Amino acid sequence: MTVTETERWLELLEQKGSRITGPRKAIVELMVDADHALNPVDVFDRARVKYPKMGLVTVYRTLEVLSDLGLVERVHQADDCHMYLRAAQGHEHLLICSCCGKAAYFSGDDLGMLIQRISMESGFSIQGHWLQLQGLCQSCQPKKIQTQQGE
Amino acid sequence: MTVTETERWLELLEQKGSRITGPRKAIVELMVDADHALNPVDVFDRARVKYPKMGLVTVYRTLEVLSDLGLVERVHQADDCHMYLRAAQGHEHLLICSCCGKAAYFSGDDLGMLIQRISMESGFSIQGHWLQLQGLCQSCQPKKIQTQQGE
DNA sequence: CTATCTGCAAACCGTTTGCAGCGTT
DNA sequence: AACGCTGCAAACGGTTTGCAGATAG
Repeated sequence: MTVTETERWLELLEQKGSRITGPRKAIVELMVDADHALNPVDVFDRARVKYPKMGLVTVYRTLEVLSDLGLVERVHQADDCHMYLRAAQGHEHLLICSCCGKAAYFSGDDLGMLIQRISMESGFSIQGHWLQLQGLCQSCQPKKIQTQQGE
Repeated sequence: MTVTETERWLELLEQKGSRITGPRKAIVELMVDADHALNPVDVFDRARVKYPKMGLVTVYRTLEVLSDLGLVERVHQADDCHMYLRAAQGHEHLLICSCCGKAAYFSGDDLGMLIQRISMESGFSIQGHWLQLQGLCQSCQPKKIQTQQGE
């Protein structure tokens, strides 16, 4: 599954006329599998394990390419909006741990009626919506109970 | 209503032990009334009309104070997460124009069931949710139809 | 009168750009 | 062989900090 998904990303990259290089392969492999939102430096550190010559600039440039292809997207949190994650597919929404950034997508919201109502009341033409749940993942719950929600 | 709300903000500021100064009054007055998300420079430019000696640094510091008091909050958009707006009250959610930043709060979502389900399925303890609709406000719709969604 | 706030200038730091050399195709 | 990609170093720009003087209470 993961191997196939990596392949798919690399093929898309190729189709778009980009070259498949060592640094890009390393970044794609890690982003395909990431279950936490990662900032550019996180990506840099992880990618360097596989590809020691990696430069931070290449991380920025590769994330931009992947983002243009819709494979990766920026994750927004109250304090940090510079993290990246595999993009949502279709109607998925994000559930993210406010402590460690662990993330999972879910689906099943039904906002159709709400959106229609707000559209009528406001006169806006609605293009999209963002729904995101934030909480504490199972491994962060004990930590946070001990420390009363902060360090 | 607006005058009263301005008073309320200033009183809260005072209660917290802060001083009411010219620059702060100017910023509070403008943020209470703002119907568009504003970045620090926008705030600076608008506040300078009322208070010409205003410095940008004071804008940053005042927005932080207001944000700590929960009176103002950061607005997140795909491209720009550094805009501020009067904070949501209670269960309000944001509707924002992706073209001009015009913003309005609405209420009426019922996410309780969804949140409960996701909570069970994921094991996360859910602390909060973000729901935001993005679209084109009435005055931006004509512009964007002409230009096919962008320049 | 004192503590806080202000504006200026400088420091900071994450991100972007310019460029010469390298690697993919 | 040609063109895109890479890493380095330098530039950039928004935000934060240090500080001396101004000002609210």
